[in-house]
Amino acid sequence: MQSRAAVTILDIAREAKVSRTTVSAALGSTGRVSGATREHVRAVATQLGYAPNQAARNLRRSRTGAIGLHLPEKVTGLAYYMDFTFGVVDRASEDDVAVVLTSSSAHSSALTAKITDGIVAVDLIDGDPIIGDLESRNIPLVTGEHGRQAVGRNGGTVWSDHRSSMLELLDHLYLRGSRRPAFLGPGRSSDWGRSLHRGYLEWCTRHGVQPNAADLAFNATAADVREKSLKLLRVDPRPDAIVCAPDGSAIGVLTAAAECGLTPGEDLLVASCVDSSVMQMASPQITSIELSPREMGQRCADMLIRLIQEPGTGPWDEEHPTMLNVRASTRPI
Amino acid sequence: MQSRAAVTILDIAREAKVSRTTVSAALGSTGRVSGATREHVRAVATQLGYAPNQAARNLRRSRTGAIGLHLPEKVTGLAYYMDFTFGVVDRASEDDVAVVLTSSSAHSSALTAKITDGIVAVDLIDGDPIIGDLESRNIPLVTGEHGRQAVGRNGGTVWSDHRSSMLELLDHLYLRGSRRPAFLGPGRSSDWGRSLHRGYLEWCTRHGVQPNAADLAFNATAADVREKSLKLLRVDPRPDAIVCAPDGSAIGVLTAAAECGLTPGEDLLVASCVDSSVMQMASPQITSIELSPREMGQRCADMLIRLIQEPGTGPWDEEHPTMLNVRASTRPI
DNA sequence: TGGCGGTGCGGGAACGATTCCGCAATAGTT
DNA sequence: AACTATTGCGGAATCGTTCCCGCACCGCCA
Repeated sequence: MQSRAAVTILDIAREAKVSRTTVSAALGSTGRVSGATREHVRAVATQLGYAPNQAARNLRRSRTGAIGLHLPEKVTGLAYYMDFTFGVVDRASEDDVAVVLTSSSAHSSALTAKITDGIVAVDLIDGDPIIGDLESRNIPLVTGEHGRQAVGRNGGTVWSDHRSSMLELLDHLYLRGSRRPAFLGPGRSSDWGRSLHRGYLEWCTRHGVQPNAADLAFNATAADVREKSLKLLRVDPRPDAIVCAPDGSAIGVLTAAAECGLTPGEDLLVASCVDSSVMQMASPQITSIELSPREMGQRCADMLIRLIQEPGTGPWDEEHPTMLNVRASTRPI
Repeated sequence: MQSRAAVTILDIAREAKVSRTTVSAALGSTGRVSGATREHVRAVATQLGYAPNQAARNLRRSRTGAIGLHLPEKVTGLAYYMDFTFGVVDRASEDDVAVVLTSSSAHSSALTAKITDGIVAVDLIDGDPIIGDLESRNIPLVTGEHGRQAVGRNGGTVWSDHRSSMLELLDHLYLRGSRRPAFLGPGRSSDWGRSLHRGYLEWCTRHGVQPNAADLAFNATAADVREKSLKLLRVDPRPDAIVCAPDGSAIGVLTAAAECGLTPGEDLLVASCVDSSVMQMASPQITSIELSPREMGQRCADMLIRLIQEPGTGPWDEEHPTMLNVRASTRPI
């Protein structure tokens, strides 16, 4: 309405001929107000175009009205985290809470911890310094995927069973004829990486095959992907399938396969542990595990917000399902 | 330090044996304090581990301490925006301002406009409702790339000369033997898309070739990419190069080319208007225009923060350079 | 009818930082 | 030496909201 002066609770009070207290009670859910006054006040409020001053509200409630989102370092360009981020924003904006991103700098993390009511951390890398900071300040923490140490009563975890997903994927490859699958993993410094790796080793043991695995750092370059892929492909006996985990690395694997004279989808099955639109654009389209990151982000934010509203009720724990999207790269028939 | 009670300016005042006023002046840059007291107060502050209460500060200053970041709808998964976002966070955290993301919902946009001191909007789509809201409230707005209507005295723009980049890219293709380049564009509802399209048409006119272009929406699926690519490739005379704009679509073009029996990098040159790590993983590696999104985000945030500090000094205008990364997909020699 | 519990609402004090204003002490001017 | 300008600092109000108290009023039961 008015471009300059914002309308405050006092304006409503005057207009509705009640006190500030009553307005506050009528708009909120606390305090005792009659149904009639509540309705009246609310009508006046919407008519005047009232929007609460968040700074004042936060000051009074001794809250910040924001949650932090902590992503792994060097994550730039990974579609998974982008989607996850938007999921967090989806849920947070429902409760009018802002989402603050932390950059990788220590300064930023420290700042974030100070100006937020809680933090969502996804794919927490072992030994991330943010943890100690939060523990000592007793700030609510929700992790997407398990962290190395358990969260406390002010925390929670939303996680997927990547070990089982991996087993399911390898079973699928087996049905499609693969007997010696190789694994290009994301390292073992995150729970995700460890779970996948565990699943892979478990499957190999169960089927009595020699594991053929290599690790790629989160911030691997295209050259790294090529090098590690070739390394896996040159093992004797040569693998008949490659499962790759880092987001987008499947494309690099296709390239490496071509370099070795292999035809992906025919004499080499290829699958990715992270689905994304690029996987459908590749040739052949690549079988992938759908992690539904956006929903994951929503659930993490949801848990955190509940945790902020009722502190100390944790630790909470929720499992988030995954799904296998089968495509041409593993459908050689 | 103390996990419960935060240390306030009053604690410092007591400890340093001065008044709140002096503490505030000593920590800030306003007011008159002697060098000695300033140093003393600052020492006490850091010793006590003081962190200003943002809510209180914002309330008093009638600011929110946050800037909004408005991304195009359905942007999920595009590496460009992820990098851009982190650039904004980089710069914003230098000044302790939080970055609030808007989801695509109208509610979220409205909220963001209310709780932020200004907004960075990148690749503004024509007719985005956010604009009117900002105009009427006189909120600072910085656009990454030009919007349809000019920004006012409370706004600014950071932009790249995509028309020239396109001309340079096409000239490069020409040198590599291409005479009939086709263009897979991002539509003409953004300034980026319009500029690229203009550059393409201009080059075609200049070289007397018939344009062969198609558009892909921002949220195009893999199937859309395939369909449009095939459409371009089936034009007679067949194109000898494809320039594609939407992030990641180059991969789909490679696939479509293979379907037509063409070998990318040999009988079909391929180039992308947006570089990303996937472009280096593809086979062949794809020549791309480097837009340096992270730096772009930093510059946008920088401009916005300056604009918030000194309102009404706009409109400002900065050009951000681009660079051509030549790779195997256009190096057939 | 007097006392008592419950309901509806208003007064006022916070929350923590900033800033206008004023007062004392010192420096500078004639 | 008297008078003004400047410097250094403190008091108090203020931003908009929430929440603890307390007051008036109504109905109920003894």
